[in-house]
Amino acid sequence: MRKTEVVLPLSAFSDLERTGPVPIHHQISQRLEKAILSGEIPVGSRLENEVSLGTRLSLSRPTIRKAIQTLVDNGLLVRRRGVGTQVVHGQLNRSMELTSLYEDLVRAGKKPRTTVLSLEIVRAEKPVARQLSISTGSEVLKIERLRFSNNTPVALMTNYLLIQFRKVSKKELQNQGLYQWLRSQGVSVRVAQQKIGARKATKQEANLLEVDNGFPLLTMDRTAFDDGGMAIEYGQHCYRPDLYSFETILVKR
Amino acid sequence: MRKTEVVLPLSAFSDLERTGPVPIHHQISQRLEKAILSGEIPVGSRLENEVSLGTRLSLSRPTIRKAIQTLVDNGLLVRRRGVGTQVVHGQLNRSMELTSLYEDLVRAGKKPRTTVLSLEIVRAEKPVARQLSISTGSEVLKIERLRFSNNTPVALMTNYLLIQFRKVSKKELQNQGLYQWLRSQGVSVRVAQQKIGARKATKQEANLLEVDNGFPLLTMDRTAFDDGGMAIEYGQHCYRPDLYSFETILVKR
DNA sequence: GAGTGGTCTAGACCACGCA
DNA sequence: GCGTGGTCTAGACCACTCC
Repeated sequence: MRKTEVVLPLSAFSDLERTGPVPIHHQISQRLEKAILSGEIPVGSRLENEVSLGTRLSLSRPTIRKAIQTLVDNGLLVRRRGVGTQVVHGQLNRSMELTSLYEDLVRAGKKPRTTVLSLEIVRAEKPVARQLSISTGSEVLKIERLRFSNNTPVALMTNYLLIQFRKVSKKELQNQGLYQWLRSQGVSVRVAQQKIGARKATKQEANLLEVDNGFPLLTMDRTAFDDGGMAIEYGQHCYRPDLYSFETILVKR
Repeated sequence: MRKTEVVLPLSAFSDLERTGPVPIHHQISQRLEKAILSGEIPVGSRLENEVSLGTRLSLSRPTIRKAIQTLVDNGLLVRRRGVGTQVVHGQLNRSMELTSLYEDLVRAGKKPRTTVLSLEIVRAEKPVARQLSISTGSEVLKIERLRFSNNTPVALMTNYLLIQFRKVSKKELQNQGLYQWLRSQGVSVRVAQQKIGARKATKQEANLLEVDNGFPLLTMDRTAFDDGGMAIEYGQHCYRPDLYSFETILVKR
């Protein structure tokens, strides 16, 4: 039995801006995503083929292709040569992307709150120095924060920043995520390397996170690089596994 | 100070097959990746621009672009408009991709060994049924395996497969990864959804993994979907965090 | 054989960063 | 102003799947 093909009405694309600053392929993929998430193109159904959609919208095939490819990369669609494009998921989960916990919580409708435990300039120990590609003993900014979601502690975060960012204040760190602040300083993080593991909570960690001593913690270490490939920040985070986990959609290339 | 531009000699691309089954963009990106991993194009240096490389190789710009884009997606390169393309990493880490632990271990030069603890047909409990999109109480194949790396237990894996895969044997599961076997059956997993967390080991888990009772475990639950978007397999895995962790490179789109 | 996505060409104009 | 990547066009041929 052949899967049903769903052809979106042209009205779904009525307000495309062909000369604006937003790329057309992005506008297309947004509209397709909306139609998938809303169920207008149900899970399991086939999408109109590239050429036909391009003709209907008076757009070239590569433009349509790029729009569809974005959704394939996000795990919503699967394409098969000779068969067509099908919807495989009706909902998205983006939490493994390059975002911060703060933004994750806001998106999930939670009320994040941050307490800055300490903010000081220290000399980098060997592991920190290696992650940031600086000499051992160089000055770095060390930040310790405790993050709450709806007044329950979720994560304990230790971050090391290059000394050039020493001007950050406790207040700024309490009202936004670290990456948000970096962006406001004109630094855009494009690539990061991260490692997810688990270990027992130390006594101090257990106290701060309000769990028993020896409770298992989910850990994430991350080194962030800026546009120029320079290491900007190294963070060691621990999360309460009963309150937080990492979810992702994996797509085979 | 302007970053150094490294222009690869044409000899690096001498053996391109323009008519073979391997896409040209893939051949190009492989050769660029090799040059980066070997240090021929060092971290921090700039890559030759797209147009120039295309002219030198007598290839169109979109082809070159696609080759470079692959490496950007893998976190090796960063592109900036008006500036150029730079190398940000000299080594790759792919372990968060859609591969199995078995293949990970083989790639890392370890000697994986698998013991099949049980292989039986059971009726799906509610959570399993929901993950596989089948009715509660339907028959599914339940597999419990213990995986060793160099004779040390690393992971305890429980997997549920659709009943149509009941013909798998213990022997087959001992000599290859589950995904490898599925592929040999003509099933290609294209999309998966996974969740990484942590919890305490139960007494039984602790015994099998040779750790203390209550030891923290790293957990990963994964649902895999085939080409057609059908749920094929649901797995609940736990790993010894002292022996295994998940490493990834994240790239901002 | 018909229809689909995968690849490739040979151009074009634009936005942006830098000198 | 110049060089870079970002986008877009209008075609073409091929490989694969299904009927």
